[in-house]
Amino acid sequence: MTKPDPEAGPAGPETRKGRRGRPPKSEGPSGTSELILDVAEDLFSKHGLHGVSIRDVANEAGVDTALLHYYFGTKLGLFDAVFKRRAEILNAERLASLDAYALKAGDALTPEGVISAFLQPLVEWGEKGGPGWKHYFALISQANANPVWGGETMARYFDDVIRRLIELLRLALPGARDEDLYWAYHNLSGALTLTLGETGRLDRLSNGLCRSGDLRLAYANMARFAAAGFRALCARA
Amino acid sequence: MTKPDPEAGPAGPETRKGRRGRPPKSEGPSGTSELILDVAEDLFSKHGLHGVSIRDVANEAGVDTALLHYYFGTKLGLFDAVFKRRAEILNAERLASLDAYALKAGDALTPEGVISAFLQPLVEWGEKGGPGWKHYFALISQANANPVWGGETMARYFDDVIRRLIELLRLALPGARDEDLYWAYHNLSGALTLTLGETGRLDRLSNGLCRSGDLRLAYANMARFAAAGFRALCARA
DNA sequence: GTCTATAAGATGATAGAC
DNA sequence: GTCTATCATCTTATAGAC
Repeated sequence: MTKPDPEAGPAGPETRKGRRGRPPKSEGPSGTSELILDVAEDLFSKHGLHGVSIRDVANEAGVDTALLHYYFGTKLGLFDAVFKRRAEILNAERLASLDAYALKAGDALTPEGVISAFLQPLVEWGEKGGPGWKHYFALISQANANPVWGGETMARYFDDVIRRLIELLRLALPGARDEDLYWAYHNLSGALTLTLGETGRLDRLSNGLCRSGDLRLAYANMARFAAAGFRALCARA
Repeated sequence: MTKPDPEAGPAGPETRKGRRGRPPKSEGPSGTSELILDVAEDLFSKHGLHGVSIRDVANEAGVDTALLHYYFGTKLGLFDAVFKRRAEILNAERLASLDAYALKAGDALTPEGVISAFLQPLVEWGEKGGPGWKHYFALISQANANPVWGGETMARYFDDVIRRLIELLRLALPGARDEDLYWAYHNLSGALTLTLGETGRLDRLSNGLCRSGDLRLAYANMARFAAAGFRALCARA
């Protein structure tokens, strides 16, 4: 599994050795630290924090372990850096998407509309963001299921957006009790988490009838399902 | 390599160190291998397969690491044994619960009824099964989110019950397309997974308004939410 | 920034005594 | 069944050369 690859050793670092100054801000890993983050993101998303050693990351990235410590201090520092990197992008876009929808809908907010706006950036990054974003989503999925640090981590990075989501859903469902709104969100959150994982379980269960990789359909169905769920939970006395 | 069959029940009367006969209370582990399974279940559910060492389990159980190898062969063998132990109990009860409901309801199956019957054993074990069952549920929750072995593991242990669930939902929702039934189940499965985890995230997010530990309410809300979702997804042309 | 070398300890697993 | 002793390997992390 982690055999020393004689090709990646010399070849990998060599290609970026003579670089000077800031790397160009374009696609692909824009520097060694970004490359390390990409590799770590991939491996962490598959095997978890404890299932990946810094040697695994270093070997796969074609650098030495000492370099990871130079950039990120400890293994946990590397993990946190991976988690943080895309969270900021994602949160900004989801807030913007929700705000844009609220502005457009005016007084005619619907649960479907709010939820779709919330999910929209996930669809787009999942479809066009390349493998890095898919790995990141799988990582979030596992974080949300983790009983030790999951709750705290998810809260730290994503609560702002969630609170805005619930705020808009409250407007879309006049008279709803807060308690029901939260319980309904809990169900939506679970569905979202499972979708982000793309574990292929649905494909197998349905004998190929459904493909978890069909993100556009997955999110459209989720919005429809969850909107009905919110209405059912929130429309009672 | 003479490995005892873990299924064969308590091997003999003298199970613990200086002890003779059965442990006084029928509550606790009924033998050393069961004790090891309980400890492993607890630790694996919190830190994952790679986050727990054989030594961690041995120390916590008060036995030597060699004994774990004697009973379970490898670390992975121990993990599998943990996973399998309660799966069989759970599956039998969920199938029985679904069958009982189908018999009682006759031609008047409803999505709420089917889903509630499916969830019922989870409520009961979660409330009355002690910490072991809670740990087990947390373990399932993480398995379902795992992109590497999660899909395969969940399918191996739980597909029979899921297929029966979908079969009954198909009867409760005449005219539904299979594809929509599977997508709807996907959303229910996600909500269930998050609930099983009991990560405390909802408690924090709602400022204590909702308690994830209130299983009866959690599952009642889930059944209502999901039933509406199934109707919304399956009631289209 | 990147590597070499290495410390200091943890890990999964086995052989064999009792 | 249970423990003692041990091994070969892998782990995170640091110091220092270039």
